[in-house]
Amino acid sequence: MDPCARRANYRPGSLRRAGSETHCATGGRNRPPDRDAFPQGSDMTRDYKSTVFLPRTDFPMRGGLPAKEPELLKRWAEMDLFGKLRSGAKGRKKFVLHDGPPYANGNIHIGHAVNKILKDVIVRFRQMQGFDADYVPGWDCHGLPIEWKIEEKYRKAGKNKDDVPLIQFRAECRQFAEEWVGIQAAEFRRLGVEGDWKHPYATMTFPAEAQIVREIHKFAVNGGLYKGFKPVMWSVVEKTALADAEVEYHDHTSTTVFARFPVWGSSAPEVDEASIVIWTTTPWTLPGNRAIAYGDEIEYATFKVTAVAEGSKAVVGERLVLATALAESVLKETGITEWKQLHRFPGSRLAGTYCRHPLNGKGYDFKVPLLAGDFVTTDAGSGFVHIAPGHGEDDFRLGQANGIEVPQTVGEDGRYYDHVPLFAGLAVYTDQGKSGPANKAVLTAFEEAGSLLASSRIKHSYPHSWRSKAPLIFRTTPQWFISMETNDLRKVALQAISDTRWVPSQGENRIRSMIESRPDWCISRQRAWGVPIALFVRKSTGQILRDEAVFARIADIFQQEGADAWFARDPQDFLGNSYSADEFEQVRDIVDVWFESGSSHAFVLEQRLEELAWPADLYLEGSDQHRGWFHSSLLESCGTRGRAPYNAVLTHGFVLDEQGRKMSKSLGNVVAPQEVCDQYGADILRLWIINSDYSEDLRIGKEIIKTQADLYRRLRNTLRYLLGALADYTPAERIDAAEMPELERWVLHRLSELDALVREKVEAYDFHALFVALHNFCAVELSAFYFDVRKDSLYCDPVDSVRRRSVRTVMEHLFSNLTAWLAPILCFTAEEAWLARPEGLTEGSGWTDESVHLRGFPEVPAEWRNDALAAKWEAVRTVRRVVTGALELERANKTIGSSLQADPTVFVDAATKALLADVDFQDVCITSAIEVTDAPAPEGAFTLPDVPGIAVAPALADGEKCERCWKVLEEVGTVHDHPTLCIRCSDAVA
RNA sequence: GGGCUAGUAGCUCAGUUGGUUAGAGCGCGCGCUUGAUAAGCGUGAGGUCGGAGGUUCAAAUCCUCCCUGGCCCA
Repeated sequence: MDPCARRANYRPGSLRRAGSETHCATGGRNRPPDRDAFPQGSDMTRDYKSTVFLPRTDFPMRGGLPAKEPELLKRWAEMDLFGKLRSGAKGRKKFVLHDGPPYANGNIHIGHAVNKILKDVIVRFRQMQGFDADYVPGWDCHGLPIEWKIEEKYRKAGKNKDDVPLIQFRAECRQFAEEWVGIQAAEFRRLGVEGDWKHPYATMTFPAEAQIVREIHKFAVNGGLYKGFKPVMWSVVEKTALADAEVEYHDHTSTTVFARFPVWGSSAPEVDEASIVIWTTTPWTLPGNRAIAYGDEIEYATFKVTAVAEGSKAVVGERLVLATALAESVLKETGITEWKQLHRFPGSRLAGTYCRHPLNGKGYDFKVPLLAGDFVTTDAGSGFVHIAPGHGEDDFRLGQANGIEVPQTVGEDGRYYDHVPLFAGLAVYTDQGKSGPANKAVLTAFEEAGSLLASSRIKHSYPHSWRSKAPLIFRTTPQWFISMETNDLRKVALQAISDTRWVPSQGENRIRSMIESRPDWCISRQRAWGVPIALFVRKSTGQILRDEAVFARIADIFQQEGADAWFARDPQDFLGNSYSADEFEQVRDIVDVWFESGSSHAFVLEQRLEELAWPADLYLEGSDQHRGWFHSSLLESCGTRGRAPYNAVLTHGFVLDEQGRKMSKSLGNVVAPQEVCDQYGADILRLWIINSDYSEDLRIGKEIIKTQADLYRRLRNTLRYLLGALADYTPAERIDAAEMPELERWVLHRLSELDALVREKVEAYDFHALFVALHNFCAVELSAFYFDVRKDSLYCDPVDSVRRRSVRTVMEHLFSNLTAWLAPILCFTAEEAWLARPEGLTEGSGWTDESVHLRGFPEVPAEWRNDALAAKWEAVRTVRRVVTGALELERANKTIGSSLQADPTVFVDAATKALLADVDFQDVCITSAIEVTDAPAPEGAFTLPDVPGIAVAPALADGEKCERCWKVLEEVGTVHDHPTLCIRCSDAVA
């Protein structure tokens, strides 16, 4: 039939976009779409609005999260949610995420929030997935920063740390840490992080301290622990080593020296009878010289001195070796006025060359080899670096690499040891931090030996103590190490890396390259606040006392009294009756805090096997922890247990500002989690993390937070609409999936697909993809399509109609699944929605619990999946797109306002017509009527470029507007009792 | 300087082994609705895929160099 035949009100103007007018153009009556056709609340008619089933709910549109969240936290505390989670999950398969301990000082920052929220989301997902996912938060309590804080307090009071008894000092550190543990715990909980807050772990508890010592003892027993040497920054004034962070750089005037080291033997004839010229700003290190470094790539030359200025210490005729880039300035500085360049050669020619120490014959009777050093530059000096393995980082490493002994020349008081020839007892720096006589004495000795070429002074940046402001020196000190080779620790650790799942996978490379190349682990610190390396060393032999009974006694006492006992008790208490304390040195160093936290698997997981498990399923920290906690835990566990303490490691990036810059006070771009919570709510913060790609660095700032708040509103409104639609819902309304309309079954199909996706993405820890899928589902498929289409049924169908009951049943499923899927992420909002549900909702489903968090993911029946139906509705929605596109033109023309005013004709092929045959397509398109035909489309009908073969010709619907459902239908007016209603609505209000 | 890593619309992110006109959601503009209303629907405009070379019939994708960031080292 001619589709235009019934189009009395067809309007040609509406086809302008499609081109020329059609043969329908002149047809029929032309009623303008005026407001009169849609009377607004006319007092002539009965008010039917009260008979429409509009959404009703107490769940507010706006969350008011900053106020609401604390209420929910209180509720969870009062109902002992965590206790119920645990008891409910008893006997299930465990999932253990072992917490990496934050340091207990200062308020939490945004990075802590990312870390803890991510952990919380994972634990909650695993719990709802059916695991027993316990989570024990922990704290790192010992260490330098806390010591500083306490020292600072003393300094303000005009006191010195050393004036305070050690035990008292430690007690104050303990109290300080305790305070911050409490504050941080409150801050973490405010973020919604659920866990065993009543029984957290801390590295400073007595049992932890005892176990840490047991772990140290394991390395002592298996031989991995040894005493070695290491260069450290040393303050003569405080008689202590300083950590890098305690070092300040200030200008300092040093004595500089150019000195000759005569070549003693070489395979390079270029340096025959020549002297290597070194330059140093620390002449006092020359007695400790054992080598000279050159640069392989640097060009050197031998110069013959032919004339010198008056007073120069250079000698006419002598030969000097210098880097060519520096030669001119060195020759000038040393008063050489004329010279001749003899040979040029690369540094690599010098391999195998060795010199005589300038003080040879005076107690310094050894060869000084020339070694290639990649740290040598031609920025200053002579191009040769004098190497004193006891007095520099580079020097030490180069010495180690070449098997050169580390001479001990300077003691902790800054004076040369008695065994140092010529200079014994002379001070480098005095205990007041002033320069001592050492430099001058060395200078003089070198001059007398004919080695001194020139001397001067230089003002340069030099390390000083942050405390006394005195200049520092490098000196090697005895330290305790764990060998990477003993017991094949390196090999075992590398194997453990291979056996671990790294998320993202690049993390594996990162940690592997570190383990491959790292030196032995120095675990000793000359500090006060920590666990002592509780060992006795036999004075006569220097050997560690390895006695299980002594070790057990130490650990037992620590278990009861804490590690303080090591400093408080008589050493004999630990040694017992078998040994005399006089014969042993008690080691008073404390252990590296990384060793402590690296042992947390032992004092947390292993000690609490009832609730937890060893190894952990997952460790999760920032990617910097490849060198930190992941690293130390790996080494500790591999050294004592032969494998990693984790099966998987997940890392996240760092938080940057909106421009991708680091956050800093000076830039003023710091975002505090507390502020976000107070302004927007923790759920917004949680959503931000989940919506970022946390495997990379994440960004935050005003605009980004606002975006998250917008995304949140969509989800919240979706839940709100569901709740409103489900008002007064009872299980008696439920309809079996099989009896539902196709559209409802399509929604169930989508739920089954999402269910599979959620499970897959949780497994991959890919929450961003999961969230995007959920959000798009809510926005695109539910709000913009399903809800919009089914509004009519929901509002206007008779309550007992199968269709309306089907809609409400599907909405119940939607609510049940969405609240469960969102609960791990939006833990507050999901709970709020769950508590706002109508009584009876999800009754009989097994989820009538008092908290959404006590639920699991609902089982999605396999029958819900229907790929054929999904394909069909994909096609239906494509046709719908063309229809809504056509209606939009009508709207632009002011032909229609509401789509219910339209009655378009859709021109499709036969296959599509068949597809749509059993679809109530006017409902799907939200029009009052629609015509689908396989007749050829009239020229100028509306089409979409990406949807070939489908065209739409618009028209207005005939009839009157039903006062209740607002559809325009010809039947309106035919029901006697309700002259302004359509037949359906008449039935509904009857 | 070394190791790892990133740069795609205003924002957050997709983009399989190179293959049509680079996508999504949000935001923004415009329109509609006024029965999800400090909501909802529709629609439109936004991109030199960090830059420059190169390989190829074809590059966001592969190669080289450079720029700008991040983490860890030196």
